[in-house]
Amino acid sequence: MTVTNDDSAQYLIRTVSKRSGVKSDLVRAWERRYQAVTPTRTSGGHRVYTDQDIARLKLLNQATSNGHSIGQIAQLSLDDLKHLLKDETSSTNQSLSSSPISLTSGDKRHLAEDYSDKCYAAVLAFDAQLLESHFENAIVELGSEAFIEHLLSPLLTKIGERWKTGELRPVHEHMTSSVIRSLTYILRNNNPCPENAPRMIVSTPIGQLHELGALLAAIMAELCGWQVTYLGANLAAEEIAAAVKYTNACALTLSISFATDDHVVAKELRRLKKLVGNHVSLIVGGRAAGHFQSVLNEVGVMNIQSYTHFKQLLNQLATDYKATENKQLQ
Amino acid sequence: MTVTNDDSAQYLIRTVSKRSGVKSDLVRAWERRYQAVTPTRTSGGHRVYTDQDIARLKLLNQATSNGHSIGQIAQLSLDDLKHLLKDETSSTNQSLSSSPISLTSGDKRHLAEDYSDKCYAAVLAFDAQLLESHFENAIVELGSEAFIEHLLSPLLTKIGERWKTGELRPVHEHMTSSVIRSLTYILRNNNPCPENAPRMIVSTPIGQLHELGALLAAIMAELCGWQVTYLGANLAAEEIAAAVKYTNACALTLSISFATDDHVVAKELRRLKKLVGNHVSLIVGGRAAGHFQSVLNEVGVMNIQSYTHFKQLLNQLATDYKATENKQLQ
DNA sequence: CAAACCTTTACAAAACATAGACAAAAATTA
DNA sequence: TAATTTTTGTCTATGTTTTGTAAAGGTTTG
Repeated sequence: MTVTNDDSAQYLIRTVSKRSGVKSDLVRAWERRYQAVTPTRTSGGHRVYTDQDIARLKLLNQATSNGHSIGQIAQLSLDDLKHLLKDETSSTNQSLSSSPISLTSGDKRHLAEDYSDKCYAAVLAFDAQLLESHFENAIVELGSEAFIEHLLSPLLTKIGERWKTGELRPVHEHMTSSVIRSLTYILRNNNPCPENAPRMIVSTPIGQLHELGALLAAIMAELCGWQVTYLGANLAAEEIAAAVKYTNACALTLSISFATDDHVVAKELRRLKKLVGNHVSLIVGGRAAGHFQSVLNEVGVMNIQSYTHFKQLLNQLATDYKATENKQLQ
Repeated sequence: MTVTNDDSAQYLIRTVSKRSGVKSDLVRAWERRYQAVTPTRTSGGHRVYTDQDIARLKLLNQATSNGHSIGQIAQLSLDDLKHLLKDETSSTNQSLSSSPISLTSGDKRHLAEDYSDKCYAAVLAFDAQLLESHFENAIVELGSEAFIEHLLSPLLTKIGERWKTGELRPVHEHMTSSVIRSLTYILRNNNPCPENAPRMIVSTPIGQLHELGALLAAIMAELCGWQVTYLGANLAAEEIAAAVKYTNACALTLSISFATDDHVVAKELRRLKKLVGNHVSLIVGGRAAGHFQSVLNEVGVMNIQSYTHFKQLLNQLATDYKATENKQLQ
């Protein structure tokens, strides 16, 4: 994979506009007024852009929709822009006292484990306030990505296990879901998603009352640049399909964390497939997804194997989506 | 520890207002009169703020709503402000009771209606992003209290009605719940709740899947100075009772918005009463609460009649609670 | 030659700015 | 307690800046 800052990749303004989501006229206006990008020219005078220019315009577009004024940020470097969008999380939080020094991934993992223990203790003690406070601090210290990967994901797994052994009750899970749900606001601020981002619906099918897995999936997808509509738990196939239709989503993620012996889940999955058709990617994850393997195969859904697997899946689908979208536009 | 990074993060006043919860006019007034913040300017004279300015305004906003006079605290450092709020565990809950806002009440109501229409349109169009954006703006413009009373409360009623007529589907309600849930973070932020606040559990009994009412109750109680643990919908009596026990809550609010003919709700209510005993106030509200009137009477629960009724109830219970607590301490 | 691009100029809506006024709330004084 | 001053949030009026969009008319490209 070569990052081309050379002449090899050259685009005209129309392409740039489509890919970045900024209208042609506006691209020119931004150049004229703020020198936001400085494309080279053909001999005839047409603007010629590089991949970096596109990336730049994309970021600028995100940043403006996040509340920054274009005049103020147009001349920032690519790194500064990335930094700007990435740090939006920690800055919306009150505790500014923690230093933004970047930790190594090892440190982060250790720190995350530390937090994980504290958070689990708060869950066990049924202390919602304390739990939220730990989460807030962890997000600031770890950054949203590490927060998800090294803290939230393992924590939810642990909660699931302890729930099975009886150390935790359903109500613990409800409380935790509630706290995490209110945190999505901070997490989302990190990634203001552009207009043309691929859309996804996240929910759980009828009979599946546990929403922690779905919540995690939703947050992850948002951080990967998806525009997610989260619907909560326990929805009928028709309802979920309606949401897919309303939002024009190209992917649908379901979490199945409880193995039932009735045929509800299987039936719902089959109905869903029929309702949403083939152009919508069906993704299923969760502790008990394996229990329904045969149906999953039959219906043709993608089964999430792990944290990283889901992330890959998300990125893969996003690029696929963009490719087909570009094709349609041309 | 001073954080001096992010000269790059620059916002105009509208964004600052949205993030901090302080109206634009007031931001300027605070600057003019007390130099509470000292933004740089664009060449054209527009104010440009940093993330720290936003954090500062957020804190100042909290502190003023806690009873401090802006003139006295405007020039304190960030750390001092944090310290101030941290020690503020004994703030009296003046939030809902002391400000009847008679002067702009008409205007606010009008504004709220305006927003309400926009929000309902967003719900109908199934546009979660737009809905959230309207909510955010409304919170800044109306303030939390009017937001709840004149916007959220009637909006939820309307959604309930339209749901019955079939104009809206269950999935609309789920989406709306999800958006509102993530907003609780902002709403709560404006009203930090004291340590010794009375505690409350909010949920819905088994079979009651609609959580909008419960959500509204939870938000209201938080604004009234309660420390609320929200559990979401559809929980068994044992689970709810466990939460009450864990948190040592002195009140329990349930929302019942769907009239069923089976005896589940009645059974659950009886069991709950038995489980939590007499020292916990049982409060029930929601569209369909009247349908179970006989059980409510039998078990001895308080039935929410209206928005203002619930508010009175909350304040009454809070003062009662404080009285008995003081007695015990003496 | 048509489609796409260029530049320049203009326009309008939204957002900001300043200055000053006003009234409710809070503090102070009589 | 009543009258006063101060504080503080809000609003109005009027002008400017920012910013997205569009029109007009010429040029390049395939």
